[in-house]
Amino acid sequence: MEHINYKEDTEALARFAKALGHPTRIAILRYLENQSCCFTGDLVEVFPLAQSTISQHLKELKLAGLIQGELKPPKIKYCINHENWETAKALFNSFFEIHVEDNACST
Amino acid sequence: MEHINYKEDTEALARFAKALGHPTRIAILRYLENQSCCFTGDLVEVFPLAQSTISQHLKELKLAGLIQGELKPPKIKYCINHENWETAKALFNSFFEIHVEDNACST
DNA sequence: ATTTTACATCGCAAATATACGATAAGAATT
DNA sequence: AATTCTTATCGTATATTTGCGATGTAAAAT
Repeated sequence: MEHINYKEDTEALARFAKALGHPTRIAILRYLENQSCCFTGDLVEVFPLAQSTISQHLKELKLAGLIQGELKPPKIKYCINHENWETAKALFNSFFEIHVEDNACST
Repeated sequence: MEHINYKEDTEALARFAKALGHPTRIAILRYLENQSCCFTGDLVEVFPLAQSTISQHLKELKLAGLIQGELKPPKIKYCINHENWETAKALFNSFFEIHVEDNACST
């Protein structure tokens, strides 16, 4: 409830991870990946989920900054937000870079 | 509620991401990182959270396979599970590897 | 045998997430 | 102006998450 103040990097990484923490959202991003970049609401035909549910997942991905929507009336073209994508990538990369010098465990 | 059947990679990535989707858990892992490998329950002194709360976060990290506990009575030594860590790292790496050939958007 | 130490687990409350159908909203078409 | 198409949002139900204090547990120390 209260807010512990973590470093901004930590919070940012957790936010990205949270957005990626649902298989449907991973699948949506992979789909966007395959479509090279763009896409329309045919996600609804690809996934066995209600349109409102898909829309909600897209909203979360957008909120996390991983995708962006561009109005192409009457449709909306969703693309990966490459700037934030790179940010996320870098955060995960450096997070997973662990330098374990041997097994220096204090037994 | 029902289970859409995603590819195992997708589910695995989402599981890891979900476990990383809380700043406290990121911070715990970073702490483990800094301690080279091992650690005891002094997390409770580091974080302004109840012991039961810390224990719960550790449980989730353990469930996700990111850490492991070794009994060193009367304490428990937690370490990063390097095997699964590498698995997660590889999953995130390949996920973020996007090859966008130009901006081949179908406008 | 009792006490202490170090964690885990239980039970609870509040908040958040997930999914759906129904409805709203915006622009284009008729 | 009414209809259609595409997407967002609302309201709701259920499930999961997060946090806490209290209690349980297992081994070590007294």
